[in-house]
Order: sequence, then C-alpha cells, then structure tokens
Amino acid sequence: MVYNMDIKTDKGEMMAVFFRRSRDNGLKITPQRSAIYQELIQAKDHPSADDVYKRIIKKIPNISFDTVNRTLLTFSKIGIANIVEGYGQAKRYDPDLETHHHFRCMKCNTIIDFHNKEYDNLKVPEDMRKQFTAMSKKVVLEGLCSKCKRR
Amino acid sequence: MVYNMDIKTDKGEMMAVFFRRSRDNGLKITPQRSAIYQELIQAKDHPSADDVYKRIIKKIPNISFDTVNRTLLTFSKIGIANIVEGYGQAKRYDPDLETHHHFRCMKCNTIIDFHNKEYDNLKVPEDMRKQFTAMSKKVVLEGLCSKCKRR
DNA sequence: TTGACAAATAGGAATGGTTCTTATATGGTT
DNA sequence: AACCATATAAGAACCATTCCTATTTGTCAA
Repeated sequence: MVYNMDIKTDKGEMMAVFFRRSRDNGLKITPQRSAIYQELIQAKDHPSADDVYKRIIKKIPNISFDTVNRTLLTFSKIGIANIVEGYGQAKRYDPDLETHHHFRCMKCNTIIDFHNKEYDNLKVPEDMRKQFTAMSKKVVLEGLCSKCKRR
Repeated sequence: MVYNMDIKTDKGEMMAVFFRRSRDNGLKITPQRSAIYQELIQAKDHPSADDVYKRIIKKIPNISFDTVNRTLLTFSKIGIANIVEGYGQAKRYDPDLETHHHFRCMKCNTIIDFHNKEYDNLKVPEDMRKQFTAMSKKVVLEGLCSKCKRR
C-alpha cells in the first residue's frame, strides 16, 4: 500500500513550479540547479549563497560556489525565489530618525522615503509582541520607479 | 538686521543632537566626525559609506575611507543614524513567494517570517501609486529576538 | 539514438566593499 | 601645559561577489 501516492506535498508543488518555470524560460534542468532549488526550499533561514553552498557541497562535492551563486540569482530573475533585505549592496545610512517608509526600485535599487499616517499607526501583532521587542516598524514597497518604468 | 537669528533650522537641531549624543556617549568631537555628520544630514539619497567618503574628500582631502566607514557605524550605534535595507550582509534568498512579513533582529540579523492578514491588506497610497509600480509590499519590524533579549 | 550546438559548469582570478592592524596624532581633562 | 585615552591615516587583509575561460552537458532535431 502506498499511502502517499496522491498526496501533493507543498515541496512537490514547488518542484513542479521549478520545472515549469525553468522550461518556460529556456533554462536547462541540470542536477546542480535541481539540487540548489531543493536545498533552498528545505531551508528555513533565508540562507545566503554561501550558506546554500556549504550545505549542498555535502551532496555534490565538486559543485562550485559560482554555480550556486549564479543559480540563485537566476532563480530570483525567473521569479521562483526572492532576495530579502540585504540587497548585497554597501550599507546605506539614513539620518532621518522619524518613522517613515520606503519604496525600493528593484532595478536601480534607489530607496525613496515617504510618509503615511495609516502606515505609522500599524500595530505590532499580539503574537509577535509576546516573543519579540520591536523597536521600529516600517512598510517596504518594492517595484519600479518612474525612471526604470519608462525603459 | 538678522532675520534668521531665532530660526532653528532642522539641521541646526540635528547638529545639536549630534553634539549632545556624542558627549553622552563619551565620544570626542573631531572635525572629521562633525564633517561626516554634516554631510550625512545634507544627503538625500541614503548614501553608502563610499558615497559619503567621495563627497567629504572634497572638503577634507586627506580623510581616510576607514574613518568615514567607522564613524558611520558609530553613528548608528549611538542612534543618530539608521542603517537602511541592505544590512551589509550577503544576499539572502527566500523561496516563499506568498505575501508575508519580516521581523529582523538588530543584533543577530536573523530574519523571522510571519503572516498577518491586516498587513496583507494594506493599500498602496494613492500618491505612491501615481509615480511607482509597486509589485510587492511588506511590513518590516526591527528589534530584538527572544534570544538576544535575554543577554 | 546519435550528433551538434547553445547553455551551463568548475576553477581560479579579479573586483569591490568592509574590517583589521599599527604607528601617529589629537580632543578633553587635570 | 602635559597627559592619556581615544581617534585617525594608511595600507593590508578579508569576505562576498563577479568575471573569465576551457570543458562538459542538456536539449533538440535529424
């Protein structure tokens, strides 16, 4: 008896998305790419390229760091992974200590400040407040700025 | 007649905060530090350490990059500047494409995902929608995680 | 199934940003 | 005015990322 036969796990679905999106974008399905994607969906800690490399080298001992790094960037380009805070740029500083919010252009990485009362008044959810001490909150919008939209 | 005599500009106030906070934290007021802070409050683009260095070298030609970098880090430690998105870490990846939100620990840099309906339903403000195309929005809370709180 | 070709990979070199080290200089205090 | 802890300049070291090139490998069409 094969109980699991028809159960589509989340991860199974994610792998299916991976195959489809790769094909749709004319990308070859290589063992390295598959392994990197698998490693990523197993991870629960928003790993860096180096983190993924360190884990995957146990399974594919001669994989190169460059492949891991390049592949993760490819994943974000075809929309099967997102890059989270820490955009791999130099640290950027802001002397404005008032609560404000950010729009970030995904193309040119410009960060634009904006103010918004509704956003300022957001409450930290109860369950988060129990575990953590939140000292600041801000809304981050990401998309295309007017310059990059034109192109 | 000195019209401006009593007008405290924002920047004047900011400089006052700079002096006070520096003293309170036992930091010396050096020409370099003052100049770096002035440069920062004039900037409107969330500059990187290198950006600030390139600007300030015109005024203090023999200042070193290291001083600029170290000083900006000091500013964020004593709370007169914030570091914005791009925490100077490696890029970090997330295979979860659903809308979710982030809590970031300011000490250990851990990013914790959480879900929240109210946050999901936030509207992009009208004036932002006119200028930009927002493709994602998320709330970022920053503070201390349970581990770092204990210490 | 095989052959051809475009795409992907490994490995190492190069780059760019950040941090460390150390000798010298200086702000703040006595 | 003199002292000392702190800050600075300069360059080396470090780390993450990207580039380069020769080799390998999916994929597709015959």
